[in-house]
Amino acid sequence: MVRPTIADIATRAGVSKGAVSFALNGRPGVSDATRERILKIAEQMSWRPHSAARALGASRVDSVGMVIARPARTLGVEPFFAHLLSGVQSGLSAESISLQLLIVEDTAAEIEVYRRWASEHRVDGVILVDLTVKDPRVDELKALELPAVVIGGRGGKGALASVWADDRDAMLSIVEYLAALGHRRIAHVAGTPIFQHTQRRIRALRDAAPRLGLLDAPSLTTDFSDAEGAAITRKLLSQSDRPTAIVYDSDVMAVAGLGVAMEMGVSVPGDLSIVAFDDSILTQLMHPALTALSRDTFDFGRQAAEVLLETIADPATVINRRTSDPVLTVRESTAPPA
Amino acid sequence: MVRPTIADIATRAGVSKGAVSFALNGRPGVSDATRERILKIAEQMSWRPHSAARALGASRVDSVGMVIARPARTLGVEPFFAHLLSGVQSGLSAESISLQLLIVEDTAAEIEVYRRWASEHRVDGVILVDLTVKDPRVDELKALELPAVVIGGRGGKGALASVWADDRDAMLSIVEYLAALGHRRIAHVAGTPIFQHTQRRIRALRDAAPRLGLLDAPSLTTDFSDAEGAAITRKLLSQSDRPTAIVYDSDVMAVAGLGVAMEMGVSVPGDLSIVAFDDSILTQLMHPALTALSRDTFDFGRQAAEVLLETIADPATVINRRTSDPVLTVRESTAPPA
DNA sequence: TGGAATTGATAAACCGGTATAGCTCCCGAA
DNA sequence: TTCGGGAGCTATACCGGTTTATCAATTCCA
Repeated sequence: MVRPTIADIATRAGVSKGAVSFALNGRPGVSDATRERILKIAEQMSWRPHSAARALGASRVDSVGMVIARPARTLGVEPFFAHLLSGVQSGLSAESISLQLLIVEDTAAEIEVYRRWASEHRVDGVILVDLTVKDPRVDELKALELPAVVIGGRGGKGALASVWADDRDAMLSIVEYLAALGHRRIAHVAGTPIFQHTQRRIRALRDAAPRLGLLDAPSLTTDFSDAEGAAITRKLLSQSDRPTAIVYDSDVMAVAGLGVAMEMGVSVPGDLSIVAFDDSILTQLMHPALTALSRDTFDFGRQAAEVLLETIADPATVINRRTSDPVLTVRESTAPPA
Repeated sequence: MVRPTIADIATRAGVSKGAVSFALNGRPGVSDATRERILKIAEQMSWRPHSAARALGASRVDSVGMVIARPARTLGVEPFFAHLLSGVQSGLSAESISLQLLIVEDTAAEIEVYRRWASEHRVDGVILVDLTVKDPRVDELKALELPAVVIGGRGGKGALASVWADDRDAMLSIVEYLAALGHRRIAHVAGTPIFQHTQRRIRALRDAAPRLGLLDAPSLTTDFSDAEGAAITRKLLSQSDRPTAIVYDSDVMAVAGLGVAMEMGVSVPGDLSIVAFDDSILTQLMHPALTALSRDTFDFGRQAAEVLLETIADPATVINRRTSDPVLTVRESTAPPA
């Protein structure tokens, strides 16, 4: 049995194609009785719209895209993307819009993908992650007139729509907690400085340091890898006036740091408190389990999808939506300093 | 500047739409000179095919789909999917075919997605993962006449195309290594028995046990979660004749098991050897680092993409391709028994 | 040298929907 | 009685490609 088209339905119902189209899309132009009849026949023949045909007439393809520009090996360890994806999809599924996912090596390749998608009409809009300082993707997407929403980090004035969490507040909640425990030497093992969120976290710590009476609060940047996380930790713990607490920008680095501490005979949380700026099953698998900042990543994705759909519907208004604040989940890796 | 269509190119070149189509698709019907001229103009106008229009005429959409039916929280910890995805994409990108990814809760939802995709012509084919015993998806896909390739596990006779690694050999390489070290009490913390690969691993161990002179080689099934992995480990290590080596079906469970061992004062690898049936950064972050079975997941995905494209091109011939064998990466968690 | 085969191109149909102009019928108001 | 207008529907153009039937001009071969 071949797939039925609206022409088949029209024949069966004894009406024109146009009438069927009106009925199926709930637009005026047919009587309620006829509409009812057509819908019933469509149901019986299990008709489904042909996505390409629909995309050709109207100019929407009911599909959005997401490109992640990271080498594959650093992906995946983080549940972040899996949760984000699920969230995005739950936001899209309501409208039965599909998602195209692409993992590429770098930003240049990512921009290439946007160009292709735009010119081939493959997506109605895209979701951006990992916004960097002076991100070239923003201008490119504006030039392509491709609706987009940025996850994490306001785009700035006249920029793209966005969904963001307050990194500044998040960092404050961590260091204020550590300061309240009595820590005065806090180090921050940060990610790459090209990411806007890294910058915001670094600035937040620097600004808060004097107020909290911190003696020392260095932020050391890395490439987010476990290797660099471990190396920096080794350096920090070798200093004569070593920190009593370290904040890591990712859970993987925090775990690597914990390993270094154990290897150097530094007890956690006795001699050193550890906080991860991102939560996952990883932090819970450790002994001691790591205190971590938990974000509702699923909801993050869901809201991004919603904002994107609104942006596609009305490209003129730029939405900047702030999501729920992350909360600090205290586990076993933090305690007052010795 | 609006996007150019082949009609625009035709006008500029002073030929018909048909001629342009022939030229752009490298089919006979135009002279080399004309073809050259048309291609140059298309290049100048930076023409790209409108994917929907192409999909409507021909019956291919240059897009394949992949549905992962797992609750989001158990996803993502494993680099497995990230690597697999990258591999699939590298296999697809050569033909510039795009990938639709969907994460759903269960198999029922997954089948729903296949039905929708098939009826809406959204994909040319799909890639299946996590094949279960008597998997309902196989029959469904055959009924929908949707080309598909199964990753991991031959589909059996008259079934779908597949790309698979030899789980049996892999399990053997692990237990033979452990037996050679002198272990005679080996336990296997397996995944869910509904997965075919779980079954194959269990059987491989059971069959090999007598030959290797193993005193005891129980396989205990779990739901792949860290919680159950930990619980089973606790039980195993509490026995009077506890195993001297444990093989875990996933890296997450192996890490959880390592945590339990440390918590119970069982030294690894002194009193207990641990092997993970899957490698990732997780196993390397641990102290001791875990001995694990490494598979070339990227290549796995790449080959799956290739096989799928061949299946789409010629649905009649069913390909069953065996990939490279996994290798055992020995690290610090295995040693001769005390 | 004449008819057949080949080459290079065109015009038009087609894919499955959406959008729109227009037609018919009926009701109500001037 | 006529005209206006809306409801309900049809016919048709259109979206941007692919494909097929057709045709003229040229080449080939007996």
